[in-house]
Amino acid sequence: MARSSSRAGITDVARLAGVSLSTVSRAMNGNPSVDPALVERVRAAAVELGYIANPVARSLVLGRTQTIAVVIPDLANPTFQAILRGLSRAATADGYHVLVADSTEDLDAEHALARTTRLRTDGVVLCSPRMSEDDLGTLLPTLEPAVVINRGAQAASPVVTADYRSGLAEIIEHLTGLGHRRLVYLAGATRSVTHLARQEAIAAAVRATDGLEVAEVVGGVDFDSGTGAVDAVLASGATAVLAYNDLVAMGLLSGLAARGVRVPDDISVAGFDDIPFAAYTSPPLTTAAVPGVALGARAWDAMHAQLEGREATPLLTMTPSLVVRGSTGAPRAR
Amino acid sequence: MARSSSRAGITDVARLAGVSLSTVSRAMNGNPSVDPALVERVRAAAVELGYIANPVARSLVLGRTQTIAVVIPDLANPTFQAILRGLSRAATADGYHVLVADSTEDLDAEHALARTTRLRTDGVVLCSPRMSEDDLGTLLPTLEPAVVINRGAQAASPVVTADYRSGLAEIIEHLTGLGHRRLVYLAGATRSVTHLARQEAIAAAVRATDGLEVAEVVGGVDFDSGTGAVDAVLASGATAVLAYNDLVAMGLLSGLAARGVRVPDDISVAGFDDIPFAAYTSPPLTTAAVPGVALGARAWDAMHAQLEGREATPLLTMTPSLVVRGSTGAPRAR
DNA sequence: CTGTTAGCGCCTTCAA
DNA sequence: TTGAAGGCGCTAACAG
Repeated sequence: MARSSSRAGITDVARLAGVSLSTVSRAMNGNPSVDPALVERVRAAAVELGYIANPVARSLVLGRTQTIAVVIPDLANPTFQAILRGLSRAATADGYHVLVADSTEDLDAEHALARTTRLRTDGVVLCSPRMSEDDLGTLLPTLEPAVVINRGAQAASPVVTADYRSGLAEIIEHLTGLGHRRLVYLAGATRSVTHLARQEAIAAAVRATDGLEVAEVVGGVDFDSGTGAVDAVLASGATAVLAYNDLVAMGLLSGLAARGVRVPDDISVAGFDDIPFAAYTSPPLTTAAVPGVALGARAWDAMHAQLEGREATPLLTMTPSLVVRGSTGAPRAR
Repeated sequence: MARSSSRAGITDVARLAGVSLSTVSRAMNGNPSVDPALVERVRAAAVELGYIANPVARSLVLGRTQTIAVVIPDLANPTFQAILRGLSRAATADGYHVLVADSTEDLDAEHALARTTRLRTDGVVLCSPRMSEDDLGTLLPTLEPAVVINRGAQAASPVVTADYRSGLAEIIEHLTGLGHRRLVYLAGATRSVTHLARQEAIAAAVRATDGLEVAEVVGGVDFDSGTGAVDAVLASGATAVLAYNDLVAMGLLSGLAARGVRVPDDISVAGFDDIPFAAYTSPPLTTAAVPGVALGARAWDAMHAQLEGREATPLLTMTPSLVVRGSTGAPRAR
């Protein structure tokens, strides 16, 4: 009885077109083994009734939902926003839907969301997962197909990652090229994989560059951490700072300005990520641009390949590009 | 045969527990009419097999997916990101999932995405829909339950909106209080509903404030539009600028700095939205803070109410709050 | 080429 | 309180 007010079903179309359900199904799905005349009749009936096959019913019988899940540690993080955007647009272009899950940096939630969302999707993309290497290792096989962004190759699933090592290497090279020899690295998430990559870059640079010294100061990952690091940075006697990310760099810039320290005249500051506003700080921030949108798009490629039974590139590394702006310059002659 | 490697189904649990499918279903769903001893046996079997009811199958039979869709014009827009975040977190807290769809400012895509995503979700939230009032009017009934963010009351569905009118009114009041009498409004999306709201605020202020003049310059909605408006702003002879949004204000700030015009000494600049970086420009931006996260959370409330058959507030208006920072000050004595 | 018949995995009357 | 049976809406063998 609610029938009339409810959406038309395949049965209604079949009745109106005077054919069986199967024929409607076949016609709607472009099965070539249907008489063109019937196809036309079915199409007409479908249009008349505004019929669209129920995706949920199709999902059940076909075993696929045309939807993937993306688990993100923090929707407020500009880098993740860019990844989500690239991923979402690429998936949409291929006719897929995207379920987002914000784990709000909660390890347990991250694990739970990955498993839960997987049940109603065809695969899950873990964006910079925070869980331990062990957890990740045991979780991934249960998620298949899965794609991991920004975590070391797990072998289990394709990985798409930004090369933080080379990104920082480029920044350091830029600074040493300007004549800097005493740097300070404002470390953020020291448990993160990217932290290790940066330490490697630093170690390599120190080995390769005569007279180069890089001190390490542990701070946080946000604006306030940058502001709070001003004293430590100044005390270090460094002529240039490698901030953990752009947010930290911006906080530092702000704190330095408040102290009357001039950038880059008195000290150079480099960020990391190239978030949308890095170009608009004063001075504009020199940084390594992490291609978030591209990372997301490539992650989709890896997922899409798996969904279609093709082979996905096991490890795709994207290199951040150095963006030199006004916050870095030659050290002051002393 | 693939049975062993596949996820356990309700049948497996029933067999292991030595009961019927119905009992498993009832036990798993907390139906009180099941013998506690059996419940225990079923639970144990479920745990042993790692059984979790297939959400897709449940969706089909129950007619609900525990998922809602959010259609957003542009995932790169900080305000929408905040709304998505608030919405996502609120929905997750209530056990719902969120499907995001980025219409990339494409009117047709917006319409299509709303309809398509609705088919696999229990409702859709339209975030600042760009489509015409007419289209929106005919679309909404087909989407029910739906919630609209930042568009005039459509009566058809609950609306959650920020009061741009009062937001701008507060900014103007702040400026006139400082002594400004010649303002210029950098209009952005002139077809938008918020543009009209702002014009109302301006008209009301002009009526109420002796000697107040507000010129209007049409520009765009992004950073570059702000930079490009420098000449027009300067030519207007205004002592203060009402930028369409923070991005425009930041671009303007940047352009003015390049010209050697000092803010707020030579001219005051106010933005709108209070995006995350508004506090970090130089000088920090005075703006009206649009509560994006709260808007998203309230939109979820409205959706949740409808999903549970409760009555949702038909129109919820949130008032932006004035945030006075360094970019506004008294006009220069002349 | 088309219709009939089984399910996909689960929930829910209906009897017992 | 429990089990058997039907069906959510659709697709995919299997006959014809």
